[in-house]
Amino acid sequence: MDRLTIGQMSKINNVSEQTLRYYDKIGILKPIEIDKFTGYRYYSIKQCARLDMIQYLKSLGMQLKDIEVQLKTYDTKLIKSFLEEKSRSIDAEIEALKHQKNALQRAISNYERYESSPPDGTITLEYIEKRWIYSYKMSTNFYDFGIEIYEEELRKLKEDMERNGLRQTYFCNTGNRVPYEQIINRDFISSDLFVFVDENVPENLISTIKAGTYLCIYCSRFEQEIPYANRLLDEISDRNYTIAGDYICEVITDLPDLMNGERGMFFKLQIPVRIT
Amino acid sequence: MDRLTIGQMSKINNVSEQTLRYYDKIGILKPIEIDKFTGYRYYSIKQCARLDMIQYLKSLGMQLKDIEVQLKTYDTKLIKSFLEEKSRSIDAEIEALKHQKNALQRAISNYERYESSPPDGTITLEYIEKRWIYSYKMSTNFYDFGIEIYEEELRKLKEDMERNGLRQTYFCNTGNRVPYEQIINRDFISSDLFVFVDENVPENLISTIKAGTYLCIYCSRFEQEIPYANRLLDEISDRNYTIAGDYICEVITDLPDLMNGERGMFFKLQIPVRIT
DNA sequence: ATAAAGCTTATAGCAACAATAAGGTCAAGT
DNA sequence: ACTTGACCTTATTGTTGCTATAAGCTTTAT
Repeated sequence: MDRLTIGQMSKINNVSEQTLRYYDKIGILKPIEIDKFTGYRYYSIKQCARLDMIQYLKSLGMQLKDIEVQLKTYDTKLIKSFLEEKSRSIDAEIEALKHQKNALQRAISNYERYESSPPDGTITLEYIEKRWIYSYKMSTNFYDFGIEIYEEELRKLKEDMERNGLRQTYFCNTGNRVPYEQIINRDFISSDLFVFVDENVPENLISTIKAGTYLCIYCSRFEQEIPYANRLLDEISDRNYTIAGDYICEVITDLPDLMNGERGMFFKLQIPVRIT
Repeated sequence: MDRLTIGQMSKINNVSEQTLRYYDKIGILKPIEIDKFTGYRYYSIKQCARLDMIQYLKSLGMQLKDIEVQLKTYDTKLIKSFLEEKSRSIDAEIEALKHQKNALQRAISNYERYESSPPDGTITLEYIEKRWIYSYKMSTNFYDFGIEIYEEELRKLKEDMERNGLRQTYFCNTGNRVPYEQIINRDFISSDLFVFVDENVPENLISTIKAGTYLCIYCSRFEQEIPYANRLLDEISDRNYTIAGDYICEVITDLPDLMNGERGMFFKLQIPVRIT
């Protein structure tokens, strides 16, 4: 029982034979004997100690090649610093995962919001809570041009976000604004492009949009934004409301919404109003 | 500006050219045009939308081939279930990382304990807190045999642990016991082999070792356990102490401690005593 | 005309194995 | 002695999402 075949060794240690062959190949655990004629590997039961150590260090997150170095040098200083470093990097990983989880939740709720949105053309009066945005000043007024310019400006926003370390995951919920001074004259001049964010973003990077009552219209095509926005303004006059702030065009994207390779968009156009 | 080269496309989207070529190759984002003669790829700026979606889904943890399916089918049911599943798996990952962090901390403290242990042969009187162990009844008394049998029993313990879902990471701090009834007669018959665990292990799997005052001796070689244990028993008589419970042989492993390919062991032999 | 920048394909590498194929060896039973 | 089935061997490919390199062609600017 002192000479174990690879199959026996694999069974008593709960590793696959492939793994043992792999360990042999990379030199991290070589059998005590290899039959010259048959090539059969034979292990000693004492080698389980080394395998234990490999598995132990592996379970602590060490890579095989680092384990090899470790088992060669027995440099305990090295391993301790590795462990401490690893402990820190795990904290970072946990943080990252929490962010990802957050992003997933936002994606799901965004999706549900899309699903439960009223049909194209619906006008609603809604109270909307305070929102946070990360905003980028536009260099060109895309209303004067087409979707290409809009895409270009989006690129710039995205790049800007990346520079400031903001996650891609916010990019599914964008919007743009036309300031109060312009919208009251039906002058469509977009001042900035933004993404809606949450409280995980550093305060100095974000600004807010005040809570309030908004008259909204839902719109499912890019080209129809302006006609729909005009309907919204007409409705405001008809109802004798007054405009109370900037016009907002919010994009609510269905997750994989691409039609003919283009961005498929669903908009919620919003104007804050005062009801007298 | 409607036809972008791969370099331009890569710059405005902050991805490498290689990545774009790779996406082309796997069919997830194909350029609108490829020059038949030069093979140059040309993209439309509208394709940024698709790239955004790829990056967005990727950032949510989706794999490229799943993204491809998604972008082909637009099956929103599928994506929602994916997101929910993913959200759960992230919880599991976070849990696993927390365990790993815990294991690292234990590894570090175990290492420090090893480093600060007194030299071989030292006898100490120590108060030791309550401890938790996961124990495995031995089928053979390894004291009658050698290290091979000990290794075999260790394999069984390990397998048993694995069956019960216990982490490898506890395996660096093992021990065995000789019951009170035997040790008072200097009968070395080991009843069980165990690993020291912490409070993260389900209660039904573990047992405890009572807190108490122990006379201990430190020992650095496997073959010397019994002579050293006898010295400990002699010392107990000399000091007029009485034995108050089971004899414990605890293994304190230095992390990468393997000498000549064998397990290098450092023992702390312990007998609980009553001082009259 | 020439150089620099930009593009192409093709190949290898990463990490830690798992899966497969095609074939040789061992132990037990008849 | 022979067969069967379990067990072993090497070699190759695949996994994931790219990055890096080499060798060579194209475009753009001077």
